[in-house]
Amino acid sequence: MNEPNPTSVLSESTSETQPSVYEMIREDIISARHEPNARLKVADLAELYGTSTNPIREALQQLRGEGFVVMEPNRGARVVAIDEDFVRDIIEIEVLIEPALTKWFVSIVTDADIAELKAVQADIEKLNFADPRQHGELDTKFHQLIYDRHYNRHAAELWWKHREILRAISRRFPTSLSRRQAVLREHRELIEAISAQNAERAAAVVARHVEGSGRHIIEQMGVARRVKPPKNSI
Amino acid sequence: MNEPNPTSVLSESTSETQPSVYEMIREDIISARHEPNARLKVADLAELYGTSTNPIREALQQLRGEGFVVMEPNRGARVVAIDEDFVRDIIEIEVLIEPALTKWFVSIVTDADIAELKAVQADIEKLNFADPRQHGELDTKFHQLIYDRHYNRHAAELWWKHREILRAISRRFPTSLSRRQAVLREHRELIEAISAQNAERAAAVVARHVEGSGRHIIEQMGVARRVKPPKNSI
DNA sequence: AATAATAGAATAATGTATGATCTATTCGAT
DNA sequence: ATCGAATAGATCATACATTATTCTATTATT
Repeated sequence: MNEPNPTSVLSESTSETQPSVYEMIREDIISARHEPNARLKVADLAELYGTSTNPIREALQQLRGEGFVVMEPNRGARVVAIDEDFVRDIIEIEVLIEPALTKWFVSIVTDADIAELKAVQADIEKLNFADPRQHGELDTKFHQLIYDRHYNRHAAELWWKHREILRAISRRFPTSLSRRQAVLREHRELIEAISAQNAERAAAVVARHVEGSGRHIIEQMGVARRVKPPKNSI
Repeated sequence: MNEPNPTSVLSESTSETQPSVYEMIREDIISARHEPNARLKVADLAELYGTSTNPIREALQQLRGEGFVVMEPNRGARVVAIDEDFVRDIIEIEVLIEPALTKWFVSIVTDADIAELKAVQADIEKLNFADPRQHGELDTKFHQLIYDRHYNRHAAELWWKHREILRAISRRFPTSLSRRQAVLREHRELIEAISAQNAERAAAVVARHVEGSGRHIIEQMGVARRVKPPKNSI
């Protein structure tokens, strides 16, 4: 019961054992401790994480399979370059998937679920973006309530993977005031649509929510890029 | 120019170098030479592919990241169990993604593209399902013409990954006569809609096409399961 | 002299080999 | 049926060989 389940990316939080090398590297990529485009040298990582090179290489291969690192033959691994195109791509996929997941949620939602959604939303509003990191966690929790129980594990895991990437990026940028307002408003609209059993409207709200989030991230990336030129050029 | 590009799954066919261990294991999983649910013991595979255990383990980790194998801590790797739920899950995702990809294709399609589509379709009709393997290749080529140039590489690669899995499964089952007719009809409808620049209709046809394909596979799986009971039970 | 070509060293990826340790499962004895 | 030893196999550490890439210094050419 206390075993980690490295196959499923979703159920990490319940683990009690110390994180595996894979989890640590992954976390360090997501939180940008390994910067985008940075080379990941096996020897360095082995020393950094206090293991031999063997587990490092395996972790990197797994991360490559998941799309977090890219590898070139005989030239090793790099953290995937997360640029505007990258974000646009996964947002476009999410705009398709999340509304579909939401529709199904509407069809099975209970009073308890809605109460929980409202509780998380209350936390979000109380926090009011004071701590970006904590906001990110609450926001993730909010949407996870909707997606996590879906029968389509593939879709749910895809969402989760994309979510973590986006969360990692967002953490590096400020959230504009207008975007903050939109987030709160859309969450409220979503709860309302779900309560009203209006699947179509809920789906539409989610689509707008995801799209807005993506647009905001891409805009922030553009701003940042214009301010400081890239230091990780090829 | 003649380097393989193991990061991108799409561009394998151009490679001249001998396939990597990863590619071989992957191919053997997809073509069911490694049966679903089969244990993948590192030592056995090392002998089978004529390498040491190290590359094997790395290949397995990558395949795990891509979802082709599942791993349990201290219990090694298994070929992912491809059951009806699995197929349903990825079909549901494809029903969302493929119409979206198709819509964009309609917006950029040229006469040459349509001619190529018609040529492949002619080959398909001429073959008339005589050789399942060859039909699978032609059918893949047909859809690849539509998806492969899409700017959203994430979505295209997701399609390709799903495609290969489905192709591998299909190869194991016969295609019913009614399904054959539907495939030909839907392809023709699709070409027509694309020629007419009718993105919505093209998208609708594709959605129907994918859904029908999924339903057919799932039905065939059910038939097969009822005939011979599973020999790889846990 | 300036530039291009080349050789060689340094760096690092990739592959092999082997032993140690840990875990899960099997099998036998109680 | 339960316990404990035996076994299989995964996991990890280590060392080393091989190969590809990158950088530098030397040589060659114009």
